[in-house]
Amino acid sequence: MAGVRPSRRPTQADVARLAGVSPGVVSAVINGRHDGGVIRASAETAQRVMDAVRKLGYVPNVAARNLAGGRNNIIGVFTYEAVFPTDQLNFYHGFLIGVEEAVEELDANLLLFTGSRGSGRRRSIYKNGVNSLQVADGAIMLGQDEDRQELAALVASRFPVVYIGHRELPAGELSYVTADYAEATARLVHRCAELGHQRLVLLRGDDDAESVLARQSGYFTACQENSVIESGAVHRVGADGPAPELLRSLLDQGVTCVVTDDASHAESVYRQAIDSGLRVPDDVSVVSLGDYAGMRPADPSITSLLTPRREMGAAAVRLLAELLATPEGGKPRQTILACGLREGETLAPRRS
Amino acid sequence: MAGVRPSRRPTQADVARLAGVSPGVVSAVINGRHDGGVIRASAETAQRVMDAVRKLGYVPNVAARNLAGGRNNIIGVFTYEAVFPTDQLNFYHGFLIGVEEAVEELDANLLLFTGSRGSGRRRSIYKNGVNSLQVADGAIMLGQDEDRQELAALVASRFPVVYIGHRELPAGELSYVTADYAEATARLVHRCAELGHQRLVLLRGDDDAESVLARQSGYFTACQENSVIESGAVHRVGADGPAPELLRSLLDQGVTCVVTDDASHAESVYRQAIDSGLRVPDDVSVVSLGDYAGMRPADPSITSLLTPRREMGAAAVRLLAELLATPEGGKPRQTILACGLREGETLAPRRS
DNA sequence: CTGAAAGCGCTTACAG
DNA sequence: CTGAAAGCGCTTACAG
Repeated sequence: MAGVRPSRRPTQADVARLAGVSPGVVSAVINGRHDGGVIRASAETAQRVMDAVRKLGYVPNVAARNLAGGRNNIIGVFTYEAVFPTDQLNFYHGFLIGVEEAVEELDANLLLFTGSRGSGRRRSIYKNGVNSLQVADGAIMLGQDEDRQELAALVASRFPVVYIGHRELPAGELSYVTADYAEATARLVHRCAELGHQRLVLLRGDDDAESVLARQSGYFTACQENSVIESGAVHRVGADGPAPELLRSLLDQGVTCVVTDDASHAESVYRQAIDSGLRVPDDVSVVSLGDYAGMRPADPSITSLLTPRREMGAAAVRLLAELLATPEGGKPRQTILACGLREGETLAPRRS
Repeated sequence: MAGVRPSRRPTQADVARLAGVSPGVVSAVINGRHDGGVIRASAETAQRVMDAVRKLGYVPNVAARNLAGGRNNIIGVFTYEAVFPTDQLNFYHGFLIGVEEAVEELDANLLLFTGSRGSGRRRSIYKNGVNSLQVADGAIMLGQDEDRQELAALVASRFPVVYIGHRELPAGELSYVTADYAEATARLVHRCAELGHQRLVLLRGDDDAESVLARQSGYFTACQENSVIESGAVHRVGADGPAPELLRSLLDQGVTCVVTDDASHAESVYRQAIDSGLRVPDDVSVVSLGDYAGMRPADPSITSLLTPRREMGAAAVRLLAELLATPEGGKPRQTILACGLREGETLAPRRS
């Protein structure tokens, strides 16, 4: 028989029919928009509608709702690698905790772009030249080894994106969330000075990432400002890490506190010290400006910056929500959070 | 000016216009349905369409596609709690590694239903009466404390779902993936017998979950089959865990090997043994049928079943993919994987 | 305060 | 092989 589809789900139209009102009224009542602002239905009408909803077991269709509303309620998260295989050692994990939290707060869903792998192992935003992120309303991006070309194209397309981490693009501005690494670095350097360290050296890698530059600038500023500090040098470290005899030569130059940009470099230096029969921090202090999530408890707890990962993740989502709430996406924005210090066991007063 | 909306997302209509074809053709080409079965467009036409797609940066609208009955290549994952805050101790983690892997294999995206929290702390499928899962093509569900009412409603709605873990519903059949706990339990019991243990006891909680029953049945079967075993009793343990003097009383009854259903109970028993001045496994063996991801390395490594979490996660996704490939979703299916044993340090030959 | 209608962007029969 | 049209189930102006 035509028109008979026994087991289909009830729709708003069915509810409307049963309640004896028009579909628009049902929509208003269901969404609680029948009393405020644009007043709609009387209390009794609303009651009748709700009764019909219950009687029919009506459940709104999310797809239809999204389509009509122009929103999918989906926040995308793009990472360059898989997110789950990852334990605490993982770079992404801390950020994602905050992201999930904040997305949950927004009552939205989280889309992980697992399907964005082109030919290679690595994921990429543009698949066949098409921005695959667009299935979401907007996206959070994270990853250390990003493709700036892709990022620039993304920004040009006006798709709402927030990067976790400071990223400057040659053309076009990107919204991002970062921590104030320069300030925290300066704070740590002043602390070193207070403990009597007069000769510091900063060991930094070859990478010129924004966060590296920020820390370096904080280091320079603090070294210049602080009258205790006689010398605040910078030493570049290659991809292989600190050379075997580096520490010894630094000590010969009177350095009493080694500052590294990278946590693993701090560990190397620490090991060099131990291997040379030196004690850390009694004989030499070692601090790190980079903190990585994966510092195993067994390691010496290195005094370092403490990146507020969870907060950054949550802030990124909130920033994205603001962008989405602004018609036309508005101008790119940035959020800068305070960066903490981790009280470790590798910084002590200079041996007199 | 009317009709001028500069930065809106391109639609299929835009693509059609640029390619000089009708919208239906665009749909067919995009979904790869233009050559098989109901033949649609010539190769050149298809090419023209794809060029237009690329040129415009067209990406299908999830909601519209969903509403019209299409597929979005989105696999949902529903968990009852947040997935990220979780380290390896987490129940979900191992499964999710496999899920992500398999979804990536399918070139699909992964949607985490973070937006499904009703009033309480706990997430629910039908939030405020809305089935939020719908935005995905189908969903994987995991969680130990599920709401069977919701599950039944979900199954009744014919939404494609695969549960990770065996779940029987009073009405309607559910697709799920599980491990063969009964078989692995029997294997472990036989091993105990080989080592000379004649009197075993199974400590089980008050929970009657399917997996608990499966293990218990494997235990009974093996105890009966194996002629070495004189007695294979079962002892129920309350929510507080094994009573303080339980172990001693069991030993008095001649038990030489304690089998627990729950890994934490195994730990309790282990501790009771140590506290009583007994050695494990020299004086008494302790094995567990439940394995939890979070066994810390410092703990005694308890001999136990080893749930193939990663494999189960991946198998669930593959099963879901099969369901999605079958018209009308087909009948519910189940996958049962082999369950492993973890070689721990708490099982040894019976002291003679 | 309420109803009828258009439109969101797709897919899928159905004619040509 | 291709095009025009209906329909998926909502929301939201717009008339009454």
